[in-house]
Amino acid sequence: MLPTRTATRTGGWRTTPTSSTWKLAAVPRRSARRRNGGAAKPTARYQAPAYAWPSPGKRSERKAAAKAERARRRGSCAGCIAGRIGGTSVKRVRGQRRPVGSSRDAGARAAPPLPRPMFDPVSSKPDFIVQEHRVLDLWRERRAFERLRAQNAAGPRWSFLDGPITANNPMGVHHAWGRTYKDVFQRHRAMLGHAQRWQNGFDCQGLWVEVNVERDLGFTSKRDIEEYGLAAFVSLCKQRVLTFAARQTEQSIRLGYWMDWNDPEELRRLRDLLAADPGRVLTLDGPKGPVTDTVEMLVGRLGMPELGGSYFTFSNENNDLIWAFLAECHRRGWLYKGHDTMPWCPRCGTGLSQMEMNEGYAEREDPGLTVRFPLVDRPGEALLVWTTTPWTLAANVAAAVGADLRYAKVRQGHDVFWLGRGRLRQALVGPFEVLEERDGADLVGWRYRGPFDELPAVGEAFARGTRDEPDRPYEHRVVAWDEVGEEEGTGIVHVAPGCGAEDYLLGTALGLPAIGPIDEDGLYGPGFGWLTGREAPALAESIVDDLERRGFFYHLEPYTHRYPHCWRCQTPLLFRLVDEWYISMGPVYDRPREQLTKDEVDASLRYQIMEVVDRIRWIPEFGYERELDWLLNMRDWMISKKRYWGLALPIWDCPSCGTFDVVGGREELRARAVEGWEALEGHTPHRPWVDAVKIACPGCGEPVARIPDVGNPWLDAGIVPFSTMHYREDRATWEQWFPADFVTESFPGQFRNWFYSMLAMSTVLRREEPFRTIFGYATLYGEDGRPMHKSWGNAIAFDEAAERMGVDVMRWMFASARPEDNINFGWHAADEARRELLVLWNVYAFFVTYARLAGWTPARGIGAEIDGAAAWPVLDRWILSRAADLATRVGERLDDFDAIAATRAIGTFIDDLSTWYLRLSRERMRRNADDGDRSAAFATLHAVLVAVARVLAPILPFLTEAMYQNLIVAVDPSLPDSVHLTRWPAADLARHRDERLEAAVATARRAVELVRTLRAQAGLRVRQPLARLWLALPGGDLHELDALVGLIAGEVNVKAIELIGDESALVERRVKPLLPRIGRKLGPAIPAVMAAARAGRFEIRPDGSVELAGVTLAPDEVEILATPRPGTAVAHDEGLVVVIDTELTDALRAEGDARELQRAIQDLRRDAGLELDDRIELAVSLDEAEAGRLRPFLPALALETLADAVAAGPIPDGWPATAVDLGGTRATVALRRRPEGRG
RNA sequence: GGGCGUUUAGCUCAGCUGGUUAGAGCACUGCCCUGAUAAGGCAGAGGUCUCUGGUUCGAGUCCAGAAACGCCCA
Repeated sequence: MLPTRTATRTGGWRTTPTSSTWKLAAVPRRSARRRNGGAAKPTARYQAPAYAWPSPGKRSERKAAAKAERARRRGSCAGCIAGRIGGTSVKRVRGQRRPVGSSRDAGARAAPPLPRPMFDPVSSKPDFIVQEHRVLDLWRERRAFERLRAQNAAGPRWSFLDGPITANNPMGVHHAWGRTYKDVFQRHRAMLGHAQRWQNGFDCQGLWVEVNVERDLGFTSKRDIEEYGLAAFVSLCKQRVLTFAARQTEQSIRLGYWMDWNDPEELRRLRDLLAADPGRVLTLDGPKGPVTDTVEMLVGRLGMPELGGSYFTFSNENNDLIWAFLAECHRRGWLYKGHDTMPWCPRCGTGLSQMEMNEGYAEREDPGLTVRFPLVDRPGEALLVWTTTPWTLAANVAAAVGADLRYAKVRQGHDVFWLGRGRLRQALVGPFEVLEERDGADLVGWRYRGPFDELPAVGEAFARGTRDEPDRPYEHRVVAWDEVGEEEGTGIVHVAPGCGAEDYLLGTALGLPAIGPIDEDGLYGPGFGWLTGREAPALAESIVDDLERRGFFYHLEPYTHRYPHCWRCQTPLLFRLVDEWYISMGPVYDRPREQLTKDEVDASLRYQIMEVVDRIRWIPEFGYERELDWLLNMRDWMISKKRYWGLALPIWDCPSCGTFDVVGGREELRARAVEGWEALEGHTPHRPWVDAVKIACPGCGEPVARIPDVGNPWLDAGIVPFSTMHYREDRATWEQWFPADFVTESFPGQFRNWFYSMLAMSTVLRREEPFRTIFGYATLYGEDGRPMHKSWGNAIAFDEAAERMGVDVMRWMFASARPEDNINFGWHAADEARRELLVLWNVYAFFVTYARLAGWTPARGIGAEIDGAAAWPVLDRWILSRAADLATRVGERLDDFDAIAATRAIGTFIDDLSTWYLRLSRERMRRNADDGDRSAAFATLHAVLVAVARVLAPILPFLTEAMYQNLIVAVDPSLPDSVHLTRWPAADLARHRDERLEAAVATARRAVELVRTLRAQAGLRVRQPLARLWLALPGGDLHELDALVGLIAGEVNVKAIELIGDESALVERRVKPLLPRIGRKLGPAIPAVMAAARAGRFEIRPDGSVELAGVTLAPDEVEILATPRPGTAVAHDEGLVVVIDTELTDALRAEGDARELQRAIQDLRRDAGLELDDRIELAVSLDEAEAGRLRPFLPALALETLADAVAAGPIPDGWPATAVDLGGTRATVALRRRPEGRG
């Protein structure tokens, strides 16, 4: 196996500090924590990292200065770096850590060295990007992926099959979307213990690569390639593939995509060796031992079991299996040679794909030529026909009319013409007289004389007759075509099936002969008289002259239109009739599928594929319909391409007797070769080597050469369910992994490409589904909703996105996008996603900050720490229950390939955690808290954060790894040292689930919201305590009532809560009929019932049933709710009613004012740059009366603000001070940090 | 022209098998909370749920038709 290694960083947007200081919590790591700043500082563009983990964030100068000041005082790690900012290199080992929450005095009492390891500090302003690079380093150092793979090797198999990415350019952000899904679902499966193949794929062969190599060489035509030499050209194609495979590998690794990657350096080395000496013999280390072969053949064996790593569709095995597939098609009689017209560039000498043609439309002026076609059976009369391509007239076969259009016979002088009635004024020159009108249908079948009937090529083509009448020579005639319109020309269309795509379809439909006048270079072929050997498009003028001389000319005027041009050389394209090779899809029957007989299905590949499609789960579901629709409508599969780099089609076509044969593999070819085998020996099965091999024609025995065509690249991708699972060389392995459980790609395009080719090939070879579930997603656009274009300024390169927004942020955006909708991708969307993740990070940062201050670490490992949670406060049990629910739900959603629902559940959970659990639990984790209670809070939050990290790990592998390293690895070396080596946490957490509690907390939260609303309306801020709150509960009760009422009281700052029943004077009873229950039963009576309920016209019976509007509803068909009595200042929602006592006593006011002071002091502390546990001296200046009122609260105030001394009176000079408005009077507070060593 | 999808607040999108008062995030305005602090909360404003018709006691939701946009096919 090629040694797997992560990429070095790429991209030049910012220089990431290589940070030799930075070390993750390496397992024996006691001292790593105490960095003393001996290491090199990052570049000056970076703000000093405040902490080792996570990364540095930007902060204001004021804060940096404050931090530097503190650091100087304490010689902390942060100080070392900050000290350097100040120009001084401070190297001081940080002093003994003080137990937090204790003052220095307390610390002096007992400051034993703490035996346990401690969490690393965490910045609340992380630099996710630097952090991601560090995690990449960590994974590489610890061989995390290899260990995961080994850990699961014996697990149940889960087979993911990667759709090959074209290795022709750097990866784009749109690829990152799909790769995020691939990685998320694979990682989730890994956490369930599944063994997987972990094989990425590269699509290597085809025109995409050729075109770029041509461009690099400055080539403009196929002739250039042939002069350059096919062998050298093909080698360059392989080299380009290796270049970009290496590049995309690096980018994928950067994305966090875990696969069995090749070492990118190794791929580049192979590329260079291939360029230098493909025949050199080399030995590579494979997973099962060394592999020795020539460089060329080693490249051809990439991805095979002996070498491992990504699969490459140019591999020998891939090509060989396609040969076997094509031979099987031939054995069943489905492979045939047909014709097609294709867009052709005469200058480049090459055909273009539809896509390429679409790229090259441009305005162009052509001759708009009107010609007359004399009617054979109506002497003196002629059709008028219009064309912009005079050179195609030599290939004219028919004239088409619209059957439903009206046509007119007109006289001009001695001439009589037929043309569309709607085109008379535009098409005719000079005065005319209408003689007669007819429907187009009447003209059909009329014979006419063509303009070049005397040419031998035309005669020969016509002599062979039509499909329906092969024995009678064909004559030009009028046909009906519903494509004919009256927008331009004469309403009669010149039809040349050998010169146009639509014409060809019409000609095929009608069985008309086709004349292909031009060769590869755009020159007329033999049999075209004076035209032969001349360049077709340049002949317009001569042809017009010729037609004029022979009486076919009517009128000429320039015509400007949009016409396809070659995107390489801007030459106008021609349409050329060419031989192509096809796989027959079989007949389309004119009946529904369920009515078909077995024989009919057996005779039609398309219906067999449909049966396979039936057995596949399509996500989204409409994919199923689309694929069936495509299969029903698709024409035969054209598999040939007139190019150089790609699958060599294994077709040997005998020019002497017309027999062709298909060779099913390299070994068969070796056996059948009659000459030229030595040219292929030692080479991959590509041109030009394979072209030399001849076999004996099975028809006449003559030596026959291979057709020069290469294969459609979708053959290459379609065979991978077989080639990459070792269908031929190791059938037992194949049976273990086939069919794939899961494939995913972008939907647009793939129904007719990869999905289709896999389905077709698997149906032919096995008549089995190649994959069980297929997950499709839409298209990625720029932020403005338009396709990304560099010139539009909305394009974002992958590397730029990775290094500026971070890949976790990107992955979060992709995972939370609706797969069936297009994504508008951009910086603003990234900011939003980042903010969402920042909330989680802030919770984590809060936890670490306070756990460090408290000296708390999980003493008993991860699960055991919360064993006793059943006895803990209600909030702890609630968030643990929510976490248990989260793990289960996210697991279910990921299992169902529903990443978006998983992200929604996670988003809701983060919100619950941050705005409810943490908000209400903060006090418990601060100083002065009861030890047991505080430990419960820390243990809970720790367990929940670890659970979230594990649940989020498949989606955000970096951020969760950072959290896990600190939360677990830093403090417990006995546990897995990567979050990605842990198992899915649902089972661990299940016992903490308590649904009743969750419902009760939801009610309590709603109550708090209602109180906040009331306070806002009454102008009473939350800092002002209130005496009382009246509360009516739905159903009159609440699970865990006492605890939750206590929480509500604390959260909304009221002294007492009184529960009221629905008999209270503050509320009245309402009835809410439960519509889903009574709807069906009552039907038309409902409006009256609802009106009565709304108006309060009802009677509640003793048994709980309710009568209203003449109807009796059972107790379980209604809810009885309390609602406010009109006129009361209350808030309510679904039976929950809150009323606040707005009356303030002096004592309440004083307490509120004291809290106002406290607030001001805390702000001062922060502005002064004090640490959380710095003690202060405090001065308060306020008038006598106020002082008296507030005095009782001052001790508590001092406690909260860590003030050792409170001085009333004037403010000392030089202390930071602030004024506080206390409802009329003003107070001033000032403080200074208490000098060390005193007190 | 045919098939499929989408259409809900200024923007991006939720809205389960129909249930009467349509939600979230962002942006905007005001307020609040706060040693999570470039974070957080509450409130306000903002909607003919693209349109038309139908089924139903009741339709954003089901049915039919239309329009616009997107993808695919022709």
